[in-house]
Amino acid sequence: MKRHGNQLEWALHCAVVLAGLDAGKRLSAGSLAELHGVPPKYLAKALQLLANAEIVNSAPGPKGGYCLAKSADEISVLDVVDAVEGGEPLFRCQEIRRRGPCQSIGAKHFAKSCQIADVMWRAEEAWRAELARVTLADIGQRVLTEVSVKVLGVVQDWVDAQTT
Amino acid sequence: MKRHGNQLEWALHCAVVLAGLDAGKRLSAGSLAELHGVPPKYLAKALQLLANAEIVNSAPGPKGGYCLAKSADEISVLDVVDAVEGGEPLFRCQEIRRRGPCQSIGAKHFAKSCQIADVMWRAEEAWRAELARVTLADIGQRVLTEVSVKVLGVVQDWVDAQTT
DNA sequence: TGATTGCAGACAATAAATATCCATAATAGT
DNA sequence: ACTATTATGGATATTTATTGTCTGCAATCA
Repeated sequence: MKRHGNQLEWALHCAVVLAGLDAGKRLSAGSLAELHGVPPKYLAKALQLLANAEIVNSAPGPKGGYCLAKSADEISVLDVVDAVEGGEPLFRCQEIRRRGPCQSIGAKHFAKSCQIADVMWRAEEAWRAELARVTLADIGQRVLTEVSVKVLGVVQDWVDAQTT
Repeated sequence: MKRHGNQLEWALHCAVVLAGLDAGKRLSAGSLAELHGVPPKYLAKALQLLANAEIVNSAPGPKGGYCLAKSADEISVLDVVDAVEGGEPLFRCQEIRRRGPCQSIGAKHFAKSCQIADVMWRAEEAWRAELARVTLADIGQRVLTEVSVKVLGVVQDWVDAQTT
């Protein structure tokens, strides 16, 4: 089974930060990396994935950087997950049911998908459905109500200093 | 994010095969490996995980091998997944929210878990709930009704030959 | 023009999954 | 008692995936 790598966590945090950014402002990959304490060049790779998926908009040059490509309530967590993880399934069926003594049996006898893969994929659909129902706007809302004003203030001030 | 690897698929298939085994019979790691066309020594590692989790019962010696440790309707797919994957979460929160400009802020300001991790973990719970609701008996039932009699017969004959 | 930034590809380092090997112990049959 | 079979656990090797860096290039702004 495949587990989520760090790039996904970073991308999600970046997306939420960008969702809270004032209209017209941008944050560079370097700033986002510093904010989260992660390697800048590598984070840039994750941000590129988000840009390719048209989740964020990028601009080169001084005053360049990233902002959301659409409204925060139009971007689900699943969108970000699929962008970073490439939309690959958690469980990959290798059809091992057809090997061994069964490998001489014609393919037509295996028309239906493997019952085990079915179960894993149904569970994966439930997972995706949960991720699809939550938007960046939802998370931003929760952050505003749940995070201490102290932390909120420090981050806001730091972001303001970055975007001048 | 982490994806499900081969050991899990192999373990699930082995568990379902063992669920369909006649009472009192066993299959060795070597037989199960041959049936699924996978490396015997490595499959043995996966079977050991199932044995340690008390999902299967093992016996050494000639006529030894594996059988289910309890009734097939008492073993969920989640049981097998957790046994093989060690119960580790798909998404691991590294608390990157506390880094950068926030690292000087006291831990008490971060009492609640990260909102992003919350979303990922809720989705993971939905995934686990789906896996928990399906038992090996359920899969065995579906296999009997969905798989062609041809395949069913070949496998049955092959297993009979192994268990003598 | 020079500084800043994103982009894409190549490359290197590290971690994880995959796979094998060995020594040991238990069991069944002879 | 002896042999063949099988599971166990640890050590180790191999392969693959992830993580991370570097370079050259294009776009933007002052």
